[in-house]
Amino acid sequence: MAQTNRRGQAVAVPLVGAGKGRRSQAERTARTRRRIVAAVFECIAEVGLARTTAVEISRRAGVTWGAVQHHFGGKDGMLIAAVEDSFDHFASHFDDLPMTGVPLDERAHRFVDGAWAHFGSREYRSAFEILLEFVGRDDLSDSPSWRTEMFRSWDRVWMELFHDSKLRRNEHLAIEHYTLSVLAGLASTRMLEGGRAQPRSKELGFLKDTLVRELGRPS
Amino acid sequence: MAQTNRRGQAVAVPLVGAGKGRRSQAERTARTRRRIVAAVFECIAEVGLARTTAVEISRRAGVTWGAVQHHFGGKDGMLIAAVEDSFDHFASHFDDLPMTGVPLDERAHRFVDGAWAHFGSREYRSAFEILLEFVGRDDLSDSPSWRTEMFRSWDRVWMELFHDSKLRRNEHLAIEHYTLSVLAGLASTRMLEGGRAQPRSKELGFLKDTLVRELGRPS
DNA sequence: AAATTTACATTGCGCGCAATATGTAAATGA
DNA sequence: TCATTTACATATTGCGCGCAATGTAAATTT
Repeated sequence: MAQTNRRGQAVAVPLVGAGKGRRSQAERTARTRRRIVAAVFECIAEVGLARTTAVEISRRAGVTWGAVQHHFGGKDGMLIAAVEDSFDHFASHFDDLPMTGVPLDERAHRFVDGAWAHFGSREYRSAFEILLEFVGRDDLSDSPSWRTEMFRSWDRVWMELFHDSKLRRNEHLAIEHYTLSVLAGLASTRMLEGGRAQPRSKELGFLKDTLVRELGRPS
Repeated sequence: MAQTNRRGQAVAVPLVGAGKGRRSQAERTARTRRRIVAAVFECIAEVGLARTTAVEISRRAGVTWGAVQHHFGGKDGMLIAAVEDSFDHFASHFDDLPMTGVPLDERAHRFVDGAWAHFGSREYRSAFEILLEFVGRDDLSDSPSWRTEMFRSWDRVWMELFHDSKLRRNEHLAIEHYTLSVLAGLASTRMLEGGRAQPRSKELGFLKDTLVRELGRPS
């Protein structure tokens, strides 16, 4: 009845298609939760977190606010669920890519492209805005912090690809953090462009160059 | 009575110190406006834009909301003033640096360091959050867009330093945009770290390498 | 020195927001 | 099949927010 996500937490799972007839509780739950989370991503990407209000979510998800309360407890719970979902969204870009035996520069290329597919998405944009608002909150447990969790989810993929690096620990961490920061930066300038977003292929090229050079360094 | 800022707009100017006695109107105006804008930066950096409320600003600035209304018309006007002030804040890091006759790599180093002094600041953090909220607004004129203005203020400094580049126009623009995006990215990951922010010297080093290499390219 | 304008402080108001409480039909379990 | 739980919808409330209106003591102008 329940599967686990990438972090071992229980998540609801849809049992069958989206037919109109009789539905199981698990189906209904999974479907509505997905619709709500999708509405969060859509809404934040379009109008920002500040205007992501209860009625707006209800409209876009096609449910009432009562449904959100039932499944997530309230607005905060809903946003947290969206953040966690965005973590899975990132990892999903690397699920089907076999990376064993692939040369370093090719791995670097694939990582940057795959990661950009995430950082350029509504999912990351939403997670970023949500986490940014959460850091300024004094209520709310946040232990360990969500940004730690986010970095973990990045680091899992990263390590799977580049664990064979000869760099010293802190240098390895620096280039990793640099790479992720660059992607986050390209995403952040993109956010400010509103609708018409420019392509980023040249910039991603610069990043790939640095990545290949630094990872291939003999320390 | 009035000077102009870097963009040719009239701004109030303090006439004399912050003594307690008799004050001119221009003094009072300049002082209060500065206090309010400073409160905006402080508040957003500490608790985020969402919790940057009228009463919070009043508290931190030591004035009432009526003062804000008088000087900026309302909340939006206040935030816009803060954004414009942040543009000047960026340029101020390069005012006293003579760059004529300085070799390219040294100029690159100075630009990255000076720019990071801005991107890592509360001022940029605040401007970013404000602009991010403004892109999702349908009211509000925004012509030409504030992000265009922001890029202009960056570009002015950039061009002053690197106008002698041999790169083609679009390649030059790409490396410029990359540089600014990296700085914005380092800033954005820093925002999520809350209080305890890590140093970024290694990452800035990677950026400097790329910058020197690409600008020195014979096209 | 009188008139006017400026630079605020004070008060009150309306609105949108999220939470609470409650109702109900469908699904599940005994 | 009947009791119970689940998955929502609906109605109501309270609260914090920014704004508008007004008051007032300074500073400036005449």
